[in-house]
Amino acid sequence: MTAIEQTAQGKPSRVRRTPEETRASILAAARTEFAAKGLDGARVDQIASRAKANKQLVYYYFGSKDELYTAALESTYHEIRALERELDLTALPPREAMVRLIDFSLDYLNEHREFIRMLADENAHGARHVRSSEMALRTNSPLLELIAETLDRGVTGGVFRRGVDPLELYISIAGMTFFYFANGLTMSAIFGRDLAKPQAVASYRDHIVRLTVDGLRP
Amino acid sequence: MTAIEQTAQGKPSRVRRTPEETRASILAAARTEFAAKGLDGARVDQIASRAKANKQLVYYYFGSKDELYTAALESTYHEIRALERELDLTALPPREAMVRLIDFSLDYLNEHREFIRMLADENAHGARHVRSSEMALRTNSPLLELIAETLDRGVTGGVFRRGVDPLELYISIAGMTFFYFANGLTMSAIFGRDLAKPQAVASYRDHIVRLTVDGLRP
Amino acid sequence: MTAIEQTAQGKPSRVRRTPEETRASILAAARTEFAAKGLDGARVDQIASRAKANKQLVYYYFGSKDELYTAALESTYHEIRALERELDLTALPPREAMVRLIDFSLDYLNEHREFIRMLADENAHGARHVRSSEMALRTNSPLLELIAETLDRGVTGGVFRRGVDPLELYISIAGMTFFYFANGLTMSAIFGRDLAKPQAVASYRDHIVRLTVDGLRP
Amino acid sequence: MTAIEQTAQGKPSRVRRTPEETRASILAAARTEFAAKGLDGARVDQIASRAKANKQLVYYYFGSKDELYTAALESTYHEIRALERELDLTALPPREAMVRLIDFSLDYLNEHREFIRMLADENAHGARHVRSSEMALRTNSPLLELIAETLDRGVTGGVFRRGVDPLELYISIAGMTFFYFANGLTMSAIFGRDLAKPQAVASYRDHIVRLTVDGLRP
DNA sequence: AATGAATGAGTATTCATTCAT
DNA sequence: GATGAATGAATACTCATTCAT
Repeated sequence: MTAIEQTAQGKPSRVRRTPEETRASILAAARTEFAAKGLDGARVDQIASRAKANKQLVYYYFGSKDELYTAALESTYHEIRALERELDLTALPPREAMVRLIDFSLDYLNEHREFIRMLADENAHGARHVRSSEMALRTNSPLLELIAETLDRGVTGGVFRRGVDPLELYISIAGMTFFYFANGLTMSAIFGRDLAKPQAVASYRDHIVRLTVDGLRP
Repeated sequence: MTAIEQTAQGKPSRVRRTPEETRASILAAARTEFAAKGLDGARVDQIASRAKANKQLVYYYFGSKDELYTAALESTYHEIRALERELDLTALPPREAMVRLIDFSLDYLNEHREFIRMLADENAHGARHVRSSEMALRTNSPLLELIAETLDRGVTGGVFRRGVDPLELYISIAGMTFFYFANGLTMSAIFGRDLAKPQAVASYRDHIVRLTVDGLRP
Repeated sequence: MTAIEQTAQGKPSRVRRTPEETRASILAAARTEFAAKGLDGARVDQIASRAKANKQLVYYYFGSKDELYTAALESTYHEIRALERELDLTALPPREAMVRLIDFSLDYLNEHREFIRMLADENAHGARHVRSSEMALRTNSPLLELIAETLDRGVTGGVFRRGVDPLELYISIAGMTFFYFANGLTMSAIFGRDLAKPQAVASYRDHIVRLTVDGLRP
Repeated sequence: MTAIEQTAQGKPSRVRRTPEETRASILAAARTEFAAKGLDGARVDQIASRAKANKQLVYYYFGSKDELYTAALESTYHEIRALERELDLTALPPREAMVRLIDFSLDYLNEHREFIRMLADENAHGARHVRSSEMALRTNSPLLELIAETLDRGVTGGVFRRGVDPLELYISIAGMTFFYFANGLTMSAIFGRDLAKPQAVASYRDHIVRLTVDGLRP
């Protein structure tokens, strides 16, 4: 336990935190807040109070709202990639591996809606923060490599055709999964069909898996 | 020409516009502004001055920033659907029709980046405005119907498999195209590959067309 | 009938009014609005729409919000005095006359709460409009004369003491009645007693009548 | 002295105040401003600058104009009641006590015209703020109790009649005093008699004292 | 390392009033 | 007489950021 109860008498018993804890708490609050309201909609005040810190600490640790946003974005990317790294496809044959990969892609977006909002928001701001973040630029996506490798194995094994660009495939898979959740609310409203319910997600999963593997062919 | 030049000497020659022109001008400015900066980032002042009107006229015609946003969104949807309605696939055999449809989907997003930003932003706000807009809910998407019809023809003709859900296919196609442009900046930065250049777009088009029709099969 | 139905086709059948009617309608709307919200709180827009006229007509007929307020105030005073003039005490003996007078004073404020708000509001603005209104200054209060005359008769008849100043008596009676309604809401809240209900008013009436006539004497 | 002079050279020598001082300064400015112009007429900007603070501090300390108004109202009531509590009538026989009480009532309104304006304005707004203020509702009026007690003593001593309701008497006395100052400007204008000058006030005082004690009886 | 207080520049919105027909 | 359109100046309120301790 790093937290030590203060024997404060005036204020309602406060918790003293280590600097790292404080920083982490602010960052976590920032991620939640930015994911929920975007860069423009988020309030520094709200982040501070959610982190049980004060506004000035936010500036002390992160310098500005923009830098905090960058940090939140980096932390999000970090987490995404950590998740991606857990995916092990080596034991599976190429087709199964590809299916697993698509499943995974859909699942983690489904379970981490914050990612979607952060990514969409960052893009809405012209990828300004990503571009200025060494970390985001340096770390490359494990998923992209998995796709490349799986494609290779499939081509060798004769189950996938030659010449598919891994990044393009990555983008199409990401697009199909990302868009489903990102624009799900709008589409649910417009098409009068609840796309958020588990069955709908499951059905869509089958659809994109099949589409990726076999296309529309009979 | 409904606009009449005034021979005013004091003020910098003003143009009298009809109410419709004024309203349209504000709406156009709003679309540009919202598309560029989102609901939160857009400034009513900026919209007014871009429309060569004053802030109060914005309120006179649209009531509030939110209502203006809804109007801009509706107008965007209206335009998208008008474009979609121009697409005529009846003369083409099913596979060619499907290719044409994907092409079209990619092309118009490429040429109308504002759509992407408006749609993404609306979704970031929980589809709040779409849900309160009768117009957006009433008008259904011509594209969805085209997909359904093309699928049917393909199944009948034996070139497409049975059981593909039109809405799910619509979402996957929209996802693949939308995501490419929506997150293009971020991906360009991260993967160090310029996805905005025409060749890249052309290559991606071929990729998704092929993926949709044949999947990864050899 | 001065109003003539228009055979308008576009707009929902409008009523054409004579200028006098229009003016009167605006004035009536202004009185209602000013009485409800005070000079600062009232909205020209609201007055116009309540009068089924447009804002510019208000300016056409009255020049400005302030002048309209003055007109509304004058009209209120006019009505008050017209009411006061209807009071005939000549047939009553002095004490009964005085009782009748107090009754009347309480009753008409009770039935014309708008008066209270207009008077209070005008005073809050330093009697600015009254002072600039010839009409308000010219017409003197019938009530004051009635009081003077009744006092005289009472003194002569030996039922009232000599030396009571009519204006001071007028002010004390007006004060007791005015204050009851003017600050009734606040006092009801603070003292936890509903002063608005008829019984409470009736009881208070008895109280002030008795107080005025006999004071606290046994 | 909690305030410390800064030796600033750029800005006009600023005074650092304790939070309490700042808050108190804003509240005092608000009372002055609201009393002078009412809730609608008062300007937050003006209050801030009068308090030598800035607008945002007003919001920092009080939340909104309305809450500031409530605070100003509470503070006014607080002051009124503190004044009322200083009145000690126990040593006086009932009639003298009652006279003293009326005197006092007239005097403090005469010396605290702001009270009148605040009370009138609050009532014009339907007692909205008083009703939401615990403080205003909780603290009961010392004056009312004094009246009740004095009445009792008078009845026991045979100088006052039985059955006079203390609250009704309170209202009539308050009405006679309040109205004199509240509507004094208007009445001075209309009746062409300066009611503000000391002699007029003194004369009116004698009048209401006598009226309350003896009524119009000879 | 932490905090309460303070601030300038904005931000949507309102309102009385005027213009042009 | 009557009207829709247009405008400038405010107005309450917000927010990221900094100061002083």
